Parts: sequence; C-alpha cells; structure tokens
Amino acid sequence: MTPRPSFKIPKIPEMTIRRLSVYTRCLLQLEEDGVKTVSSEELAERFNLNSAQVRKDLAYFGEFGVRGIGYYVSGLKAELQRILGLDREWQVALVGFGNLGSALFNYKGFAHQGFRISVIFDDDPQKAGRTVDGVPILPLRELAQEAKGRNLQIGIVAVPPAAAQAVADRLVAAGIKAILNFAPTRLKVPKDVRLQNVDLSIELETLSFYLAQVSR
Amino acid sequence: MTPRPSFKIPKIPEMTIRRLSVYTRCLLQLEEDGVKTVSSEELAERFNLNSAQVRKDLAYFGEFGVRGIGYYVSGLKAELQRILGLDREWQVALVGFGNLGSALFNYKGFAHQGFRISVIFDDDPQKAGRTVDGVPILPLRELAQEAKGRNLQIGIVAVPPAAAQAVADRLVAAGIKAILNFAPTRLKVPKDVRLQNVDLSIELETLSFYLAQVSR
DNA sequence: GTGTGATAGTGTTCCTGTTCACATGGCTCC
DNA sequence: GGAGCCATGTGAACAGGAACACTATCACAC
Repeated sequence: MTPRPSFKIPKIPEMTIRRLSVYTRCLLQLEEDGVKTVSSEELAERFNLNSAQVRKDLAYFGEFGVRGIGYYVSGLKAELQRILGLDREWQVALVGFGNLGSALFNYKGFAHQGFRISVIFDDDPQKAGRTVDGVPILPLRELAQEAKGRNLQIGIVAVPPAAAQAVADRLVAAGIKAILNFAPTRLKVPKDVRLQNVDLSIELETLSFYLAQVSR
Repeated sequence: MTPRPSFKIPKIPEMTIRRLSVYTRCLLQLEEDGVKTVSSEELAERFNLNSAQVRKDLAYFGEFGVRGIGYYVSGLKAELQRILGLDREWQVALVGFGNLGSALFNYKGFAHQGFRISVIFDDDPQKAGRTVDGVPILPLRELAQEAKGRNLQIGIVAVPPAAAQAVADRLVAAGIKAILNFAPTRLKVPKDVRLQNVDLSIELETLSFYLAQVSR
C-alpha cells in the first residue's frame, strides 16, 4: 500500500521494525539482569513468537549471532539501537497541550530513549507563552521558524480531529518528515513523510467487537 | 498467531475490524453532512484504500449495499455500530491514574461511543478513596468485587510496566474478557481474553527508524 | 415493461509475511 | 587438532490478506 522510498536496505516489513523495538526493550532488561547471551528461541518465547522469525528479523540487518551460542546481549542491543536510530537524540515538537498532549509530555518513558520534546505548540492564549519544565509553549504560527532553529525532526499531533489536518500540513511545510498522529483522522501527507497513527477508538472498538461476538 | 475462539462468523481478518471502525466514523460524518448514499469507491478514496477491499470488508457481515446505488449511509452506520457493539454501553475499569490514566479519563472521545469508565483503580493512598467527576478511585484489592457489582467488561491498563502483568492477572481473575494495555510490556493472558496493546515507544521508534534510514 | 448504466458481491490471482527444515559454521572439549 | 554439538542463517513451502476482474442485480429512464 505505502510505496516505500528506496532505502539502502531493500525491503524491511513494517512488522519487523516493530518487533525490533520490542527486542531492544527486552535486551535492555536482560543486560540489566546481567545476562550475557540469548538465543533466538529464548527471545521468541518471551513474546510467543517463532524463533525463525526472530532470526529472520535480525538477519535483515546483518549477522549478529554466533552459531552454537546465540546473540551477545549488549552487542545486539547496541546494534538494534543504532538501527532504530536510538543512538542519537531526536528533537520532537508536541502540537496540542490538552489532556492527551500534557499526558504525553509528562510521560517520562520517551526521554530516556532519546526522544526530547523540545517545544510545544498550542494556540490557546491561556497556554501559549508559558513554559513547562523549561519547555516553551508557543503559538502554532511560530512552527516554521522554530523547526529550523531547533532542528525539529518529529511532530506529535495531539489536537482535536478537526484541526489535525491543518496541523499536519504545517508540520510538513516546516520540513518535518515524521509525524505521530493521535487524532482520530486519516491524515494526508506527502509520500516522503512518515506517518504513524495511534487511534484509541479503533483499539477500544476492536475490543468491543469481540465482546459483542461472544455475547451474541 | 492468535488462535481465535470459534465465533459464529467464520474468519474475520483483524484488519477488517479496524477498518470497520474507521468506516463507522466516516459514516457518522457523512450522515451529519446530510449525505444519503455512498459508494465503496467514494468510501475507499477517503482512506486511500481499494474499493474492492471496502466491499469485501462489508460483505463479511451481510449484503448492506444496493447495486447501482451504493450504501445507504444511516443504514450502514447502524449496521456497523451494531456489529462493533457500539449500540450498547460498555462498563470500563481504568487501572492506574497517573499521567496517562488521567489523560485517558479526561479524554471525552470515549464516552460518546458507549465506553463508560465507571470506576478507577489506583493503590496510591493519595488517590484511592477520592472521586473524580463522580467516578470513584478505589484500591486494586476491590477489583474483583466491583467487577461483579458494576458488570465491568473492559479493563484499561495504564500502570508502569513492572506492575502491568500483576494488574492484568487480577483483571482476568475478576472475569474481565477484554484488556487495553498501555504499558510497554507483552502481557500474558488466557486465550479467551482479548488483549489489545497500545505501545507508544514502538510508534516513536518506528518513526526514528525511518528517519535514521533516510539520514544515513 | 424493457433497456441501460452503475455499482455491489465474489472467485481467482497475486503478493507479502510467517513457518519449516536443513545446511552452515563457530565454540568447546578431549 | 579434530570431532561433536548447538544455534544461527536461509532457501523453500505455506498461509493469509489485498487487488483484480468478472458477474449479478438493482434503480431509473423512456
């Protein structure tokens, strides 16, 4: 569906990337626990996956394993972090500082993986101009300028659905190439902009569907 | 991967369900705009999908369309709402009232689709015992009892990863069959419990991966 | 009442991702 | 230094979802 731009690496399934992220988290834990090596089998059963899948996922990016041994935890962790771009700091712009926006901002899980919300945009005059934890809240019109100055690379859309497309358009115009959208709308963005949607309604309604099935 | 319990309806792809949810939202909008009928083609291009896919998705559940015309907006909307179980009210338990938990609670998008957070659980003594917007915050130990009394059907897990599995176990023990998990952990639940994960780190790291690719 | 046009429903094909199974190759122990 | 072990890496089979193309059917015009 999404025609992928031509990367060095030929054709990585989306699902592989998502699993890479999961593996990384697991390896972080294993390293903390002092585990030195881990086999694809062990890794697989933690997420009830197939061990072949784990190996194939990793093999897309190189030969990280040692036959007869498995994978060295810290080595693999470092590789995956590099592949996922977690070895650097990304400057993130958060647009919308309502309930969801402020929760995302206060959620400390991001920072420690290199995602830094360095500026917030919100047109509400009650909010714009203030500062939270040293991060300025600015009106949306300053986005283009700030994007350059702060080298913003990721935009998080946490505004009401009606405003989401307009916000996305401005993020794109400001040269941002990666958007995480929380608004329950399908945004239209150019092909070279990577869009990731998180739609809470869909998740809940999927649950609701299954409940409705069993109770029918 | 997920061995599905045997429903009346034989084999609905997960992706179909998710799209159903999207169609429903679109139909709601169309109805508001006074549109009477819509073709699979029109519906498809709003989400850049294939029209055949739209038709197939809908045909899983019956023949809702009229050849030569399309689908009647309000009729189809009602059908989809019924299929998704949105024609009734679900009682939802929110576990964890930290940043994310309270944002979810305050997010008004849920209620209007029939998802009612009727009780919150949090063991923090600062919170337990209080009431927000008429909804009680209770210690986790009261879960089992409340689940029965309030007929809770959906549990939302918004606690730190370390506590998530324990919470899930208690939700399962309390007879809850549908869990929406926001903790960045893979939870283990029995096969008859439907688990839906929302993992913000994965989404961000997917973006990060693509950014890292293009900038290499 | 009949013809025409438009669009739903569906069998088939295609393609992508998952699983299987085996051969490859490094490590260890004798 | 050689033999055996054991887990990786990978080509091939398999499965499931998406796209295509065709057929059936309905509404409306004449």
